[in-house]
Amino acid sequence: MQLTQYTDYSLRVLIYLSQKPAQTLATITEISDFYGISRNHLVKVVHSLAINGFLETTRGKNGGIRLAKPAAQIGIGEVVRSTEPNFEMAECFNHQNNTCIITPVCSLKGILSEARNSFIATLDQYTLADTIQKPGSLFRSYMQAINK
Amino acid sequence: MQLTQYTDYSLRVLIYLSQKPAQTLATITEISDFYGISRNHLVKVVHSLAINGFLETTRGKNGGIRLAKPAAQIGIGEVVRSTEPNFEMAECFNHQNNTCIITPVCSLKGILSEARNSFIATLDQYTLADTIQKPGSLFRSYMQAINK
DNA sequence: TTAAAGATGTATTTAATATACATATATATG
DNA sequence: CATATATATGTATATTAAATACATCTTTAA
Repeated sequence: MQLTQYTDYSLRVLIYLSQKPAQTLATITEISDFYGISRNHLVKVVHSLAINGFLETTRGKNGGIRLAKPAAQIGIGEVVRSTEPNFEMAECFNHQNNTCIITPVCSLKGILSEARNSFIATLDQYTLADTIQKPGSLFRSYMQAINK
Repeated sequence: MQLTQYTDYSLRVLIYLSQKPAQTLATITEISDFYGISRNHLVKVVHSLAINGFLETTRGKNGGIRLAKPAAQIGIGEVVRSTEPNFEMAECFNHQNNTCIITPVCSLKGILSEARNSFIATLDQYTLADTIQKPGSLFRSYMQAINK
């Protein structure tokens, strides 16, 4: 049971942006260089984050991206729900493909649903503002160096 | 975020066995026919369930498998923990492969861990005995037909 | 001795995900 | 208006984990 790298990268982008001085733009290249990950992959991650309203993008020269709202208003659960392609824990969650013959009398789906819901409910208790420790940190140092 | 079919099949085997009259043996072929799934795959599922102490196997003619303990003593959480190959929610859960530069100052791992733990804690509230509704059910009918 | 059961190791297939590549579109600036 | 620099978009390819198939071994009751 894992999240996709797509979700991981989505969160990393948001965390990165949350540490930039307010209103300043970052670029995808800057972020992919910072983390040492595929720029091409990040392009799609950023695009979907924008579509889902988590960040604003500006094309063209001097363009870039920034958070669409304060970090404290971006819930981790929201983000994960929008980036994970599939929360169907077992075959029986998918009406169309399900072949399990006991589905009508089996409570497993309900149990797994409840577990999945408590997973997401836990994430809903946190926002982007909870992800980075306060000043003096390594991250701040990196960011300061980069923002020069 | 999904469980593997391996885990799904493991649970199906246990559920099937929980509905057999006490002490009687089922065979892998019987179970794979019942669900209409790969016998080869089930062989490995059954083997690992046996290694993990959930069922007893008997080789040779008239052999087969049965639960190693009462259904009410087999926790769903236990089973899932033993069958899922990987509970590392993101790259930063794996010390060896992790390349995420912000790990030392990032709380995401803690948040995702907490969510994962509440997922498993929910499963720990249920046992195999909670998975099938009581008599009169479709499953009982199937099983009765098969046990003739 | 044979048939029927699980045990084990290896190879192959499949599907989802990740990555790369090519090109389009937008925009600031000289 | 031309150019440089940014995101947008679609398609193709590569990679990986998981699922499945195949072959053979071991055990045991009759």
